[in-house]
Amino acid sequence: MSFPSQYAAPVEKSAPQRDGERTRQRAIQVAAAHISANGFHKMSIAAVAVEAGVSQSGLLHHFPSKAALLSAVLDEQERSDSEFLFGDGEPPLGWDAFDALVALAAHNSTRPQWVQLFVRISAEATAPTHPGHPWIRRHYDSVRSWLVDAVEHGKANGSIQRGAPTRLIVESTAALLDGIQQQWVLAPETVSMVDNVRFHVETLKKSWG
Amino acid sequence: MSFPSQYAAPVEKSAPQRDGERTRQRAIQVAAAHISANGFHKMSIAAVAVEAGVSQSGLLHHFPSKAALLSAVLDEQERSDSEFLFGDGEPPLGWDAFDALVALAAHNSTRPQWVQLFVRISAEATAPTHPGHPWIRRHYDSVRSWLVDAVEHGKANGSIQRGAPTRLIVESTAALLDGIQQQWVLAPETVSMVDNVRFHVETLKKSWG
DNA sequence: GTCTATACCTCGATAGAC
DNA sequence: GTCTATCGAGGTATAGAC
Repeated sequence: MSFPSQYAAPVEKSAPQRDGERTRQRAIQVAAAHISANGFHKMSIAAVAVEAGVSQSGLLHHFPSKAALLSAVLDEQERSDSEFLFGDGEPPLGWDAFDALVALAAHNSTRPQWVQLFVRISAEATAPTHPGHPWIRRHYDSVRSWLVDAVEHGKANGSIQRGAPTRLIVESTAALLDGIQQQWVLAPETVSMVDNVRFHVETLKKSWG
Repeated sequence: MSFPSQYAAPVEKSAPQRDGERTRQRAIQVAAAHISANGFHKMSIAAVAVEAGVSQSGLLHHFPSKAALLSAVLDEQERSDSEFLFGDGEPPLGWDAFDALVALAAHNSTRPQWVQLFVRISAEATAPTHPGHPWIRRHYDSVRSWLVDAVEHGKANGSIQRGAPTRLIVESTAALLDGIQQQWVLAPETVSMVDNVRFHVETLKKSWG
């Protein structure tokens, strides 16, 4: 699940468009599609260049290396999800945070490519030498921070029991999100992301709410 | 999580060792290590051959293609996990099945390479063109069948409430297992697989037991 | 900012001797 | 069953003209 925030490193709004900005944006979209399909390792910048309508060198003018292209794709992903979850406001806290995850699951059900991209990268990038490794670490730290804050906040205002195990609630929720996405990518017709996330969240509420 | 059974296609015991059986086994181990580290796409049969102490052609004598080598690795993985979970007996049913998953998590905590291998493959192989795709589909079907049977059995003998949502219990459990493995691969010191799996299972028992 | 041309590498697989 | 030699394809990145 991809849902960072101000808890992560800030993402600057992309600069105003010059001439090649169109090409740049197209390349990012094409690259995202390729990574979604087969992962970063199998994506070739030659193929991306063709589909984006530029030569390979033209592409490498905008992104000096394959890794740089990946970074651009990941930043785009981060920006998009953060926008959906938080808009321009504050991140939801308490159980509202968990309800927001249910909403995100519903949103993601409408864009399989996004989910696939995240599934691919989050597995590949656990390797320390992977160019996306720093990104994925930041991502998990960000999610964890947000959810820990959410639970602490709920405990403070009484909506969550004081004795609730914060760490386990946070970790198991993140795990469920990632795992259900993987199953969904494999069999979108047989698995419902929303039902499973809601089931998990409702179970937590019943136990600790 | 890798834990198939007689629910999956049967795995024949490997044939008695000829001359090259040693080489074959060594190659499987080396290949497993490479896939664990960087995934199937980045594994090169040349590198595997060197580490296994044979030439590339020597390796390709035992495994006619890279995909065949992958199959051998996956069968080995399947055999190992199935043995741990079920031994030579019947698969556990009812809540016992879920307790067995907690035990498996504990076992897996002692062999990071196994877990990494599964994390890598289960993400890569969701792509329909991946050589491991048929395997991963069988794997999930197998797990699902087993756990569905386990819940139905529990309902029949009264240990699980009749109204419990079988599908959601099964899917969310599988999702949690996969997701927590991914987090653990990324940060083994900060995340406990056992604690999270146990937490999930205990929560299920409290809600539907 | 975009192109052509190319250097240089790694890879999977095959041919054929021993 | 293992080797050497090699083919052909595809990959990233650079050089330099326009």
